[in-house]
Amino acid sequence: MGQLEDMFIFLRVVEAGSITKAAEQLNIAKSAVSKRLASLEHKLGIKLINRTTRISSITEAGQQYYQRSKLILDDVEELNSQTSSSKRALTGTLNIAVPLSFGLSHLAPALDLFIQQHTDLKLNINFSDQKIDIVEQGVDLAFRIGELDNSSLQARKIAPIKHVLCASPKYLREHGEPKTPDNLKQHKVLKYGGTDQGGFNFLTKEGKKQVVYIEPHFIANNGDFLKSLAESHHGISYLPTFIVWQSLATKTLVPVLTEYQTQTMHAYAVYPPNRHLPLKVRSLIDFLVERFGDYPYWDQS
Amino acid sequence: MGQLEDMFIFLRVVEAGSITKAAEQLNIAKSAVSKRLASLEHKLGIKLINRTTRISSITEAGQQYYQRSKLILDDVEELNSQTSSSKRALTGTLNIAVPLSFGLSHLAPALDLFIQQHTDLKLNINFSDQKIDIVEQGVDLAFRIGELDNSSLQARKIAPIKHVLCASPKYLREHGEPKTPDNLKQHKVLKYGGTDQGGFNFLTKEGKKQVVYIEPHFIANNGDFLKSLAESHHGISYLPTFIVWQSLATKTLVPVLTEYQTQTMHAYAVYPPNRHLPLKVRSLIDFLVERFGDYPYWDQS
DNA sequence: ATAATTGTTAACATTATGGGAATAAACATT
DNA sequence: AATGTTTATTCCCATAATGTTAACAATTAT
Repeated sequence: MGQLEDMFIFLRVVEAGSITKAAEQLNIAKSAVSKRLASLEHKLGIKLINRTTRISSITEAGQQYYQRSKLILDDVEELNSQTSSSKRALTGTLNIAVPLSFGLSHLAPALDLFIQQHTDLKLNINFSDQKIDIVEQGVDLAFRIGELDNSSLQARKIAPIKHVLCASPKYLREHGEPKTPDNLKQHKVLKYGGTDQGGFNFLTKEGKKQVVYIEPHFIANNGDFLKSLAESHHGISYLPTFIVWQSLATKTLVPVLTEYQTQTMHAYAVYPPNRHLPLKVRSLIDFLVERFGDYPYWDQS
Repeated sequence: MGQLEDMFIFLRVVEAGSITKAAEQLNIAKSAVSKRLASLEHKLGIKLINRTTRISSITEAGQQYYQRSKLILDDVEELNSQTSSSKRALTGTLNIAVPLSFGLSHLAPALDLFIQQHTDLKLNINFSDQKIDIVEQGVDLAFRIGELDNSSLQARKIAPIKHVLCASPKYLREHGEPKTPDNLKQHKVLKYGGTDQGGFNFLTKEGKKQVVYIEPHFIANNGDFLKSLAESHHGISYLPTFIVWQSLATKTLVPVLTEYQTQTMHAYAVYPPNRHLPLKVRSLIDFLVERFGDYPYWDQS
């Protein structure tokens, strides 16, 4: 088989860190990967990866080969795209990693539409809230909400993420509605997040920043669960609008402290730092930016 | 099969000008080339070459694809070389075109040595005095003697080519020895070349240029034949030293007008203008430059 | 009109490739 | 030290991909 394919497999092995993982990601038997790698090394007459049965370390020559074949594969990818892009459908497989909540509620319907428009495109979706290594996993595109860690990844904003404090009308009737951020201390607060201890950041009407530290009654790392708790009158929840927008629309939950703005975060599409962004990846990002925009449907009145 | 191989075949088709010729050069059946080309076009979803049964014309998209895949193949070639060059033998096939006389007498022994040093290297030698289109023929390296036409090819001098006027001792005894260039008009002159009508260029001892126009008695486009004629006492022959050096050494022929220098030409290795000169090509050129040098063995005393 | 050249297609043979299981090797755990 | 686990390699086999040959269609030269 072709040089290019060998190079591609070698790339996956290097990035995945082992032949077995690479084989899984490529959906082929590990014996095949082993054989191809061996054959590539034989053709080149040089060992690219030192592998004991346990650990694999890349050779110096392998490093060189890795760097340069990456560029070449990138060039080929771009050439193929540009040659056939004009009136041609997207092909191949798009490997994406999406967070559970946002993914299921908002990305999934969008992806549904997208693959209807590109019937030749295969999707491989990994739903997970774990921050995976998108290079190691060979993922073309992942989504992150909140601030990005300063990795080497490239990213593009696809939607603003606003948060609101909200509670069920019944809860507010029984416990009263807070009028200032400080009032929250007298309430049961349901907060998203696991480890981060930070307080709540508010902007007053005058634009002054105010931080309130509150001991939450409930903490969970699943927004939908917190929403359910709030809907069951358990307290005031601080949640992104993309989760509670329907509850707000149906008045199942009502916002509180609306005079005070909370900081806006963003949803990002992140992708590996290739010289050229593959067409299929760019298309999907464009599609999502178009669909969500600066005023996503879940934030519209 | 691989993208790269498809691209390579496409390249050959474009440069050779037809599927049939490309197939011949690639040593595969033309049906295979046809199928691969069709498959490549199918994968890209665009026609690269418009082909009727008789003529083939490249598409605009094909042009783009040609240019860029050329660069990519070049990169791959270079990557392969650099990755494995260090202590690795040359591999693959070297397609070279060599002129008959110089090729047989001086390149052939050199090539013999060269392939002894690189046993993995296959040679494909085309002996011919026709000026072939080395791009169209897919030749890696060709040799030219004399001045180069200003084509887009790259070239490197591999040896100086000096010419001498010489004749057999018997002829000179019977007809006298010329003392000045003008004296040549009283002699039978055997001249190389077919169409070119130019006279003989001399440099006098004082460095003045002198051109003498002489009607040759014999013209042939084969130096060895002219040498035989001179050895058979037919006249004064104007021949390159690489042809007559042994005859001069054995005094079968003796030079005349040695006071007057004739212009020095060069033997060139010419190759297609790739961004990176393939290692095997460069190796051979280096080898020949080393072997011949500025004072080739045929010019040494 | 006939011959010759070129590209395509079909049938067949060969090769190459991937999958699965067994094997071997290295490390972790006890 | 012994066992178990993980990883890569090797073997065999089935299958897919690829090339070859030959026939055919289409076009141009003689």
